[in-house]
Parts: sequence; structure tokens; C-alpha cells
Amino acid sequence: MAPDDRKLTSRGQERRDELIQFAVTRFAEQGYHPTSVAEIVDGVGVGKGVFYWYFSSKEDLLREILSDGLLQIRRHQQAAIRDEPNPLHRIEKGVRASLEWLSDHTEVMLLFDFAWTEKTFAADLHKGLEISLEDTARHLREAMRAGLIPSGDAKTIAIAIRGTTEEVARVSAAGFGEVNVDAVVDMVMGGVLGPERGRDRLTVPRRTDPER
Amino acid sequence: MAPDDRKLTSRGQERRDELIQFAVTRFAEQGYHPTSVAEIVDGVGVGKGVFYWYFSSKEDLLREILSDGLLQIRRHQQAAIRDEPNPLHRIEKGVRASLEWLSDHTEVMLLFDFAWTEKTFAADLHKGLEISLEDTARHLREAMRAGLIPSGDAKTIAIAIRGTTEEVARVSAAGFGEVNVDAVVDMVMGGVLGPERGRDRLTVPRRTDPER
DNA sequence: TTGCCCATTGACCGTGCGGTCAAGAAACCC
DNA sequence: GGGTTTCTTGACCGCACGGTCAATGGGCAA
Repeated sequence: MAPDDRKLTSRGQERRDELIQFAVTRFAEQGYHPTSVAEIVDGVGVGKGVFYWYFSSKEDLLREILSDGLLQIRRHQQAAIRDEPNPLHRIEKGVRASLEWLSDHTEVMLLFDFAWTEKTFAADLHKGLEISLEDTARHLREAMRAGLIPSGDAKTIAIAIRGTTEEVARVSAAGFGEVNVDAVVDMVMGGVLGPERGRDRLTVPRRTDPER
Repeated sequence: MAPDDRKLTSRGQERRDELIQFAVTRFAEQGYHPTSVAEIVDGVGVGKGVFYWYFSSKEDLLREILSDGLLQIRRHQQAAIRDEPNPLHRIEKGVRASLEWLSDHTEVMLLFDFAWTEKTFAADLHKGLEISLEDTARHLREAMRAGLIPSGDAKTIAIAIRGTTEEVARVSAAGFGEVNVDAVVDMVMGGVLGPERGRDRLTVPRRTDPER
């Protein structure tokens, strides 16, 4: 019988969770590949067969961790921006929610990063990325239409926001100090506003007619 | 004899480079662990011993790729901002240079990302990250002192800039369209300027005296 | 032509891995 | 208690991996 659609008792559920929890920790600590199934079951203190009772493979386990994490962070964001009519406030609250979740789940974040580096797993993340970017871009376009911020490349700005958020969480998780959430929000909100108010002072003069 | 301090003829150098080049491609394509040494030497069309003539281990090879990449990107940045007196223009040019290099070396970028997820390799990147952030933060603080931008958390802003730059390169490398460099620069420069000019309009009101 | 040394070969090795399975032990239901 | 299903055990398997090494090639200097 496939472990996927197996009926689990509450005891079974707990074992399963225990395995996931331990695996996440180890995967994040030393990496996915260097962590063997034997290590996981030893750590939990069970026989090897237990692992394959709950998961059809090591790969399957990681996949589950990833899709679970994806779901969780999205839910967390959605809950945070619900009922917020101002699109810019939605973006701010989304950033804060992401930082919150990522700070509370640094191991899973590391596993996302790993997953992007391996073809088999990266595929699982592609759609999630697309959706997440499109979400943010939609808020941005709405803010542009409302005249709250200048018009611009919503897609690129969305990518920048995501990059900022994740890098802050990453760097902080790597032990470079606590997150200054307000500073992050200031950076992001300043970014969406753009440099127009003082472009001459801020940026290198741009060619309007590029040489090539 | 250790492969490290071995004298290489020009033919030897070429072989070595050939191996590195092929390995980088494969590592980026399918991941470091799933790529076997056998696969690399087969791909290049040589016997297995050749690999261990030039590298002391597979791990050693990746380490070399990483430190090489680190050196290259830093050089590229430094060359771009040399002789630029305006600290904000240094930041802009640095961002453009990074995007340039990352776009030209997407495989290496992916390997950086992987390296962060595995303890053994992450250590190699820690110092580089620290230096890179401190560099940017220094420009920022100089700009603050000169009154070009409002005072703020230079470290956090530096992290945000790095995150933006790398995410844009990553997402574009993952096949989500071309990079809009000017839009990235606008976002970054707007970010360093901060949202002060319209905070009430832009951000959710902040508690000056937080509840907890 | 002889020697030398960089470069190459590929069969071989030991190990540790992911995964299997026949045999039970618990828990639960009637 | 008997019967059924969930859960657990750990020895075992096949294999592919990273790495070794004795033998050989080949370019070049003298």
C-alpha cells in the first residue's frame, strides 16, 4: 500500500510529525544529501522500516516539507492582508507577515533555497514563485492606478520586494544579527515610490538614447 | 603530490579549465550531489584518474569554483565603482555591475545558493558576505553623512540591496524573463531615500510606543 | 636516443547509501 | 479471547559512489 493514502491513527500522525520535524532540523543543519535516512530514524529512535511506512522515499519527504511550507507561508500572508483595502498597506503587511513566518521557520527557508538548486525539486517551487510575484505585482498595479505611487515595472518591483524580504530573513538566520523590520519596510516603501523626487541627486544620469 | 601545488603545463591548464567548465554546467543543471565524478570525466571524455590529477576531491573542486567566483564578482564590482566620488553613484554602479556579472554567470550564482545550504561550504561564503555588506553599508553611511539620503539602518539597507540584486538575477535565470536593470536601480535608489516624503500615504501608522 | 616528468588510463576497492521485507508487537474492535 | 489493522523491527540487498593506483603514453630537452 502506498504510504500516501494510508490511514493514520493519532499515534501514527505523531510519529510522522516527529520524523518530519527531526528531518527538517538535520536537513537544514547539514544539508539534504549529507543527511541519511539511517541518521533520521536513529535520531528519532526507531527502526528504518518506520520511515518507509510513512514516506515512500527520502525525496518524497522533502517534497512534502516543501509543499507544506509553501502552503503555510501563503496562508500566513493571506491572513495578514485580509480586509486591508489600501494596496500599499497590503504590501507592507505582506512583507511583515513573510518576515514573521520566515523568522519562525528558518530551517524550511533553507530547504527552499536548497530546492531551487536541484532540478527535481525546483520544479515544485516554480508555480509558487509565479503566484507570489503576481500577487504582489497586482497590488502594485492597483496602487499605480490609484496614483499612490508612480507607474513602473510592477513585475521587477515585486521581485525586488521578494528579494529584500528573503535576504533579510536569510542573513539574519545565518547569524548576522536581528531583523530590523521597520527598516526593511522603509526600504521597500521607499523603493515602490521610486527615486523621482531627486533623480538628479540620486542616480547616475541615464542615456535616453542608448548607444546600443 | 598534492594536486594543489602541482606545476601545470599549458595543456594541463586547459584540461583543468575544461573539467571546471563542464562541472559548473552540470552542477548548476542537476545539482552538486546528483552529479557524479564519473559523469564529469565521461562528459569531458577522459579517464577518472584525470579528475584526481587536478583536484584532490569533488568537494575541493566546488570550493575552488566558489572562491573563484567570489573573487571575480568582487573584482568586477570594484572595477566598476573605481574613481566614482559620489557614494550613491557607487552604489548604483555596484548594483549594475553585480547584475551584469550574475547574468553572465548564472550557473555560478546557483552554486553560491547551493553552498549556503550545506554547512561545509557555507563557511566559505560567510566572510565574503560580511565584506560585501560592509562595503555597501560604508557607501550608505557616507551618503548619510553628506546629507544625500536620510539617516537610517545602513546594514539593513545593504542587505536589502543585495537581496534585490540577487533575486532579480535568480528569477531571471530561472526563466522568468529579462532583467529590467533601470527598474532595479530605481527601486534601490528609491529605497535608500526612504518613504519619508509621504509616510502617511505609504505606510501603515506605526506605534511609537509598542504594546509589547 | 635516451631520460624525464607531466598527463592519462580504467579496472578495482571499500563503503555507505536508499530501499525491502518477513516477522512480529501493539492497539483496537467485537 | 479472537481477529484485524496499524505500526515496528533490523538484517539484508544491490548498487553506485568517491577515491586509488600500477601501468602506460607522449612531448620535449639534451
